[in-house]
Amino acid sequence: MILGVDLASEVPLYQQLRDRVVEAIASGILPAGSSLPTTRQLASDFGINFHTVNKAYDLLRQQGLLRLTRKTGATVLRDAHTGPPPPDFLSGWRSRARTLLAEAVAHGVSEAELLETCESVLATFRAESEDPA
Amino acid sequence: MILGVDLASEVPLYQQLRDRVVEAIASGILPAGSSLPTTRQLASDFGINFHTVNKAYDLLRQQGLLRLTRKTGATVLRDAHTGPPPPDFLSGWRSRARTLLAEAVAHGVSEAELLETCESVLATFRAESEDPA
DNA sequence: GCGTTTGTTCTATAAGTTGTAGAACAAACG
DNA sequence: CGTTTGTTCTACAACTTATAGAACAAACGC
Repeated sequence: MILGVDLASEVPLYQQLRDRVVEAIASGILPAGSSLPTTRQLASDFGINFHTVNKAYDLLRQQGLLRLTRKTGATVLRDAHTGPPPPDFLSGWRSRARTLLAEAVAHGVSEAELLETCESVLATFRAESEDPA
Repeated sequence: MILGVDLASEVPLYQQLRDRVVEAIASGILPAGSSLPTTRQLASDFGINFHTVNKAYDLLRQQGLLRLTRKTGATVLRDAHTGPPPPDFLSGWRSRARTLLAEAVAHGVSEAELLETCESVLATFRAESEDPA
């Protein structure tokens, strides 16, 4: 695992963990079927409490991304190639994207530069999941 | 003002207020130079405490979007046409966008649909600022 | 079966955030 | 001068965050 958390950040630890896992799934580093460390294992790796890891895993389970199994740790349930998103996912995502995009527009970022930035981020995800099958 | 807040939301009130103002600036509803209600006025409109509004205005000032003046309320300092963003804005924005985009990719949203969604959101901003000058 | 590990579920505690509340003060305006 | 407003302070209840310990059932290796 190459996940990293910032203890000094204002972002809660469990949310940082959730974000890193989501990014790893999007990048193809954690494809569907792959497994993550157990809560106690990951907690000791980072030197944090295992309840904090448990909370992050629980969020990921609620989002349908993880299945938690005893003894084995956690298993990634879906990735970019598994299938279409759940029914109400896109509407909620769109409103969050609206807030984030508005912030950039209000600060004077041009639409072209915005879309370019998004595309370049998506390219970094694509670069990791190059499977020459 | 056509701003709206959801008292039942899990998102803090002051952050909702901030988000609505940012979106209004991006939409052209609040162009640079326009003014917002005083903290006490806006608070009584929503039936909330004026300290909460003060916190939202303070965040917007820290981001360089608002100037707070006594007696006059608040003035919008910049909008989409004011000029380029502050130096370190884009790098911070990009990492937040990365997390949001990863969530969509991990849930199976295609890149094409993602970019389409972003473009359609940007179009809603553009539609409001149609000034036939 | 037996022991160990793990997810899960409780309680508890300390620190920080959120929202409300009231008081006080200096600046701005008519 | 009097009023309004931003600003700053203290204070409080409710909630969140992170840690901590205890206990239990399910899963696995031996």
